[in-house]
Formats: sequence, structure tokens, C-alpha cells
Amino acid sequence: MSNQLIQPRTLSGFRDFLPEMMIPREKLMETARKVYRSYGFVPIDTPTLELSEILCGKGSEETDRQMYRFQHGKRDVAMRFDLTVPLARFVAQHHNELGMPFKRYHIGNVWRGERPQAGRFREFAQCDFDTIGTNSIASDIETVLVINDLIRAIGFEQFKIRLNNRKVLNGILEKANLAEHSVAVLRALDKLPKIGPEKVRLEMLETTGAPDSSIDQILMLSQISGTNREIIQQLGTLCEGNELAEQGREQLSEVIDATQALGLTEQNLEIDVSIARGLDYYTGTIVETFLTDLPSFGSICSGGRYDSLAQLYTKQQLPGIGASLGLDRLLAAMQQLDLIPNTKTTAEVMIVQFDKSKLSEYLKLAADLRRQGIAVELYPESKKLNQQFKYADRRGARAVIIAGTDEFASGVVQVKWLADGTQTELPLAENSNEIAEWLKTRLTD
RNA sequence: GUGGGUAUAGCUCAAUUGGUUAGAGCGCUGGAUUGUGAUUCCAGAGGUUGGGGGUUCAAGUCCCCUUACUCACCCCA
Repeated sequence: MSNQLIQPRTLSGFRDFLPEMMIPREKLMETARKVYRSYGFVPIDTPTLELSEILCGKGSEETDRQMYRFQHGKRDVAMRFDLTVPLARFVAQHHNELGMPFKRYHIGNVWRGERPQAGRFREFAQCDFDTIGTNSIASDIETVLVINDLIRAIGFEQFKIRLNNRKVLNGILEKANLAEHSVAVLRALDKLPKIGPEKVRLEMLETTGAPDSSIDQILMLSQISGTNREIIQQLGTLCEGNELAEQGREQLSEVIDATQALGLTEQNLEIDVSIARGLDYYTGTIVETFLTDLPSFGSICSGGRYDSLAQLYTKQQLPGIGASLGLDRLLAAMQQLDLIPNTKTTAEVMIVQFDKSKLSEYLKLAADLRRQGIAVELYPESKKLNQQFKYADRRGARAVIIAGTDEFASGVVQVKWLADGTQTELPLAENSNEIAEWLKTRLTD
């Protein structure tokens, strides 16, 4: 017999979720589902593992480097890096059955072999929503509205959705004769808030070798500031004479107008002409979302519009727009901000097992309450009362129901409200209706 | 993938210039209290000081390697 134990541990960047984390994590997923469904997005799922030829080479070299990829038998397979590439394959394969436009949401884990950091993991859940098969600005507007609803439904008011449009960027690049260097230029521009215009300028000069005058035209963007309306106005001169840029500016304007009309203010939605996002398939509106209290965590919800999602898999032209909520990043942020309540139970009510011989009565009471929509836990052992109470308290139960010899004799139960220690006597009638009603009114607080 | 920092009980941290058997609070298990949690008192469990190697009479402490975490790059949810 060997006493060599294997040390229990998880891989770097991979985590276990204990109940106190998994309960709020599931709640986040439920909130996301609810918001997406309220806009008519429908759920889909795809395999986590796909042929490498499907998943690789669709993003940048960097994403390929981060992809988990291996041989299984003779097959070259990979684990999905995001939910967008699988969606592209999915709609290319099924678009005849789906019909367009198609609005789907997808909650699932993705894997990236990169160096973990706070809020960055190798396995994490994304909650994507996309509208495919339409170029209408209505979808761009709704995308912003969904993000706003979602972050608010989760409980945040201090957040900023940053909005930009790739057409503006690409048009201005065309004007400055820098279209061929768009990746390098946009990458540098994306760092503007972080490293400032001077360093951005140096990086652009270095990576493109373009003349100062061209770079200066791009850096005019860093001068832009003010309210959303003022920014759009200032973009007027910068975009002038380039059709693409003017079109992008018009789209920005439409999104701002429509969302403002619905009460979305500058506090939560702001045009930021420096954001570039993704750099690969985005072609129009782009968005990212930051928590005001934790900007260093990066964007918790980003996305944008693309002209042709599935061009690698089908000749069908499938434009669309969507965004992805970084569920695990958001959860990590909430943990850091101390917004995760310490609840280790899913049942708000616990029944004490006072008298072993009354087990069937306890089971009946629990069943009655469950039938009326209350989650109830019966303590599994007939242990000392203080231990049963301790258990209820530590798990975060809100009420404990006590029924002992005295109570059964007079046909009542005691309901103890743990927060204030008060105890209420209620009749133990046929279907436990009165108990259920009493609990329901208290539990909704 | 590149560069810096950190690693002592489940958690937060102590431990004199390297010096005896590595401590505390919280948490956990039980008791005080066989009809009541959160408060109080008592007891107990829990550590090869992340792992491996080296220097030394002696290493939690110094050196090297490795792993994990963390920060900055890269990239991004």
C-alpha cells in the first residue's frame, strides 16, 4: 500500500467554484438570460471542441497561439477560444433552417492559453448575444441598450459604455493614406488613454514609417473631447470628404440620439474615438464597457458590428452585430469590490429535525412549502438544536421552522426569523398555507 | 510568450543578526447548554513553512531550480 498521495490542485488559470461563488455566478447567468430573452434573443449551444481547421486561422496569429489544440487519434482538434467563431460556423451550417435575421444568445466556457492575471483566466464563461443577417442601425442601437440593461440588471450604476465606429477610423486612415497600416495604427491608437498622445505618436512613426503629416492627421483624434454631441460635431471636419468616415459619423450620431431618447445619459454612454477593439472582423459600431470602480480590470462587455461573419465557411453574406459579457471577469470584479453576499445555501428556509419520530411530518411540511414556491431544506439529522441552528445561520438561511412535542400537541409551528431573532407561532394546517403565506411576505424583502 | 514581486494552518498575518518543540486572531469540530443560531467561556483538530536541491554545527530566514499567485508588457472577456 502506497501512502503517496497526489496533491489536489488545479491548473494555473483554471479554478474551482465553491457554493458561495457558484450561487452568484449562476445568478449572473440567469440575469443575462433574462435580459437577452426580453429582446427576443434565443439560446443555442455548440461543441466546446471542434476541428482545428474550423477554429484556427480565423483570428489573429496571437489567438492561434493561445488556442488549446491537440491531436486526438488522427484528428487535429481545438477548444473554442471564443463564442463568435463557433457562431460563424453554426450559421453557415444552419442558415437555411434558422432564417434571417437571427438573434441568438450563447452562454458557455471558452479557453485561452495566456498568462493569468486578475480578472483574466484560462477557462472562463462568456455570455454572447448577436443579431445576424441585418445591417440595420436598429440592431446597433439595441446592442447598446442590451448592454445597458444587462449591467444595470446585475446591479451596477457606475459603469461606462464606450462607443466608437470603425468606419470613422478606417475613413480617416484612408484620408491620411494609412489604410495599409490600419492594424498598427489602430493598435497604437487604442493605447491613447493609457500612454498618452506622445507615446502613441512615437509608436505609430516607428511601426508604419509613415510621414509626420499622416500621423498628425490621425492624432487629431486625440484632441477631440466634450459631450457626445460635441464629439460628433468635432468629427465633422475630420471626416469631411471621406464617404466611409461620414457614414460612420452618421451611425454614431444615430446611436447616440436613439439611446439618449430612452434615457441613457453621458454618464453611462460615451463616444471614445480611440477605442479600436479586436482589430480583425469589426467594420462598424464598436463598444466596450468599463466599471467605474475598477477600470483596471478592462472591458467586461465588448463587441461590435461585422460585415461578413461567416465568409470563411459560406458564400452567403451574413452581416451582424453582437457583444460578449465576460461573466467570470465581472464575477472577479464583484468579488474584489466586495459585492458578493456570503450565501452558502439555495434554501432560504430550514426545518429543524427536532423529533426523529416525526420525520414524515417534517417531510410533508417541506413538500407543502415547496409546492407553494418556497425553497426549503430539512436538516438531515436529528442533532442537538444548537447545532442545527448553527448550520442554518452559517449557510445564510433566513428562517428556521421548529416543531417539537409541544407544537405538535397544539397543532402549531414556531418560525424563527434569524436576522432579528424574533419567533412567530403559526398554525400547522392541512396544506401549511398560512406558514407559506407568512414566509412569502417576509422573504420578498 | 517577455520582465519584476510574492509564497508560513482553510483565511489574514507573527516568529530577534540564521539558533530549542513555528505562534495569534478569525474559521472549523465538540463541550458548557438533551427546546434555539449570530454574543460569552472551555477544549480539540488542523503545518514535511508551495515542491525539489544546495550552503551551514544549525535554514521559515541565505543561494539555485521549479510550481502557483500577482503586477507590467503582449493580447483581451
